[in-house]
Amino acid sequence: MTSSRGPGPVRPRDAAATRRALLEAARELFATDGFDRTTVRAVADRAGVNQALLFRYFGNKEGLFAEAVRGQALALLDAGPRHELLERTVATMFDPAAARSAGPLLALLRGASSAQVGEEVRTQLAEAYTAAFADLVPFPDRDDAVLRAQLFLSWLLGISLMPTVAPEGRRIDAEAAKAHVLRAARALLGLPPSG
Amino acid sequence: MTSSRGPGPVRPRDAAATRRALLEAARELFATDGFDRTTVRAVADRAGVNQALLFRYFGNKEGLFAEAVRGQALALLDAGPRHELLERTVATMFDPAAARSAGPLLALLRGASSAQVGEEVRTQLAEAYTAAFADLVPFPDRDDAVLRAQLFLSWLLGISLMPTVAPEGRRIDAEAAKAHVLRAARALLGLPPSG
DNA sequence: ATTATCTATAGATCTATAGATAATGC
DNA sequence: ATTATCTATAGATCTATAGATAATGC
Repeated sequence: MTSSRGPGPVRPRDAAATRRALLEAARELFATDGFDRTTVRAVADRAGVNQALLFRYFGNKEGLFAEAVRGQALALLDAGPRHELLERTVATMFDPAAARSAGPLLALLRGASSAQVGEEVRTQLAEAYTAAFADLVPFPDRDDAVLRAQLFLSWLLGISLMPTVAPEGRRIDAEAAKAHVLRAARALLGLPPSG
Repeated sequence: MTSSRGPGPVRPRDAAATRRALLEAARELFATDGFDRTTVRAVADRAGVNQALLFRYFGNKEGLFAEAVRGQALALLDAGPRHELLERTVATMFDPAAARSAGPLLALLRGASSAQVGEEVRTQLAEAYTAAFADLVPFPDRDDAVLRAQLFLSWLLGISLMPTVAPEGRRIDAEAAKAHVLRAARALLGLPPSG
């Protein structure tokens, strides 16, 4: 039995730490459960604080989502050289250990998967990632490059929901999956087969 | 002003017709909005009947989902020769006119995108589609073929959610998108580039 | 005194149920 | 009499707010 504090308010940590804890908990839950199925109470519980604080610091649930995603969502883009962006992205999608860096992207995709949640942030991030992948396409037609990039993003979204499609029993071979996705993605984006 | 019937029950159509209307409305709404954001009231309204009937005929919301999807969900598999399944599927994903036949598949994917909804139906259908696509892979390793098929299914799921990822303004060139997806999917499944 | 936290609860949905009502079938 | 439908409402969540409480800072 750990030190169970009695009822009534306590004030152990500062506001900044609580904010960070809420944002991290939000990223994790939004990424795995999506926006709709993530309750503010679940986020607060995971962060170890009362649910009312969430509204004090972020206004409402969408505000929390926006801020949770905005912070680290672009991290993946500049986590290494751009010409390795494709490999980096695919790797993080299948590597549970890298879930921390991919978290925001997953949260974006999962969270936004339900309708018009976080319109502003979503549009902003989707365009940033779309542009980054479109830049990899070695053909001059920009509209076509953007289309290819959007199709790839849609695949990332689908992969993030893969537990839905994959039967429970079968465990996914991450290495084989990465290789398959990478190969097909290169075909999609018009890149040559090899690295 | 059309003939607005007053309050109190009427009994114009038979139970079978009402069931069909509810199922069709459910397929449409589940496919576009997903399971969580589709309310039973919205389904009943679209079907033109009272919301209580939905529970009378299907027990609960999950029962409605299961039955709505089960009916036509496998239609796509046998809508033509199996060696054209890939083209057929990709075509229906982008053709709004063919949304009726793709509806159940979309409903499955969209609806099930949220956690453990309709476990039984979802597993059943996901396995049927996975097996069908795995059969297209021309290599002997069955586990690998299933993995490729699952990855393709995950892409279909992502494509069904594409409005989330694609900026509003840009209209999607369906023909170009179909060509890109088809080409990449063939690479994914290990099929030769041409038809 | 300030402020980070908690308590308590309002208000809005949404699923689901119990039971009443009116049309058809005999 | 049967049955397809509607009315009314219970019960469960879930978001959000108002205001009380206790710890820190001066």
